[in-house]
Amino acid sequence: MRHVPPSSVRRLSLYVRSLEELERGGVPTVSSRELAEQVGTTSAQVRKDLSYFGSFGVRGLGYAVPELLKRLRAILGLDRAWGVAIIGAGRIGLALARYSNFRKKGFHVRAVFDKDAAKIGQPWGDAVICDIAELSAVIEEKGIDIVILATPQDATQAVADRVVAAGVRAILNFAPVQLEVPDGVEVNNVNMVPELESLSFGLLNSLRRK
Amino acid sequence: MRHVPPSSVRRLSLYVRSLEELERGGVPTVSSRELAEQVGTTSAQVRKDLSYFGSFGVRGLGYAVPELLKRLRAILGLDRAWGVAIIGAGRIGLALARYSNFRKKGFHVRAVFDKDAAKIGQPWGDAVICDIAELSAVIEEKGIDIVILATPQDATQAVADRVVAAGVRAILNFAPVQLEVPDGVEVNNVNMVPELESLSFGLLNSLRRK
DNA sequence: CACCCCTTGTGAAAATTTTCACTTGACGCT
DNA sequence: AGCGTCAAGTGAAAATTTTCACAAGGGGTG
Repeated sequence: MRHVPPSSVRRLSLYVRSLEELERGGVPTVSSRELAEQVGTTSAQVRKDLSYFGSFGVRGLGYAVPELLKRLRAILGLDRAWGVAIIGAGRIGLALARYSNFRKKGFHVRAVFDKDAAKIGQPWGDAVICDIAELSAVIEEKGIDIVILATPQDATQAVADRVVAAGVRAILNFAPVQLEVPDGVEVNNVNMVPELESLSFGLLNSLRRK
Repeated sequence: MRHVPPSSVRRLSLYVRSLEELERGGVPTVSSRELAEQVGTTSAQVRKDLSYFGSFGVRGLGYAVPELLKRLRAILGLDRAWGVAIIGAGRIGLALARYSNFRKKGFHVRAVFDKDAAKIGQPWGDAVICDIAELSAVIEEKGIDIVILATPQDATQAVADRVVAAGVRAILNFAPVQLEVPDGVEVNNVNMVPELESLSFGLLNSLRRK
């Protein structure tokens, strides 16, 4: 497998989403064109993305939906369960803890951490809100592979350091900070503010053009 | 102003965030190298991003923090107030409605919509949860520029259609669907699942390499 | 004022990602 | 079986984005 552009990997997720819908609808096969339409890209892009991982289709016919879905799930690691911990039991953290799409894809939220004594011990879904002091013990014990950071801005780097020290190598960061992590640890950021600001930038410019 | 890469625009947001911090700390000037460090990019990238909009720096010295901040805010449209509505008063919608970083940047959440009768009429921050039936009237009345969609997956396209019909031309979409909108309407997606899945992809591959 | 140290701004080069266009092969129909 | 249609797979080309590297200046110092 040669080098795969990160944007391709993200699109694979979108293909999975579409294929799940098609499978529910009992659609047996799908063409790159149809799939492209669903996720808002081009058929060439779909074929190229898939080609990084092999050939899954049948010429003249398209892709068998259940088959392709199975393959993509395996590629993305969705055919296994991942242990997830959420740090920060504020509004965003708790909303994420309950976000059902995660569990459906095999991401099991096994722990929610906070440092607020009032919250600690409260049950939350399957888990209980844990004291962040017990971070590394719980990470070990529950088999946490991925940590979601939903902490206040200024606490985030320190928490990330502890998470990394506990051996976690994948972080999904919702806090508006650029994390500093050692090599071998992957951080993906979910930045709401830049997305919003790029919209206001666009609005401003379309006004200006008139 | 020639064509600006979308990724540059998003980085401008990050620069603003860093500059705000520097300004709070009373730092008078900053070099492209320092700014780059803070947001996790390179000095050349910073200078190139800024160069799309003019020259704001002083050779040999760097950028005056308050000055650059002012300029970037103007570019991104952060020196004015934008009317924002959130549709969907579920956990994510409500978490966003309270997310203070939006307001700080001039994004004023003036309305929250839901279709659940039990929620309608409840006060939420400055606003009240409105019936989604009144969508277009409220959008008009409150001067809504940007709509944030935090609706259930299968309702989202229909809601988006109504939002567009009401004249809104900027949408921030949290629902896991690819929206179909006419030209002239900008949609930015916040996709948590693909970000998470790209982490599991990465973990899987680093395991495989060992 | 001349010199030196810095750092910007920017064309050009490199790298990356997307699109094109064509070859290959499968299926179904006559 | 032969033929026409359709769509995957894929090198090559195009477009986009990032990086490089250097000329152009500002500011402080002696």
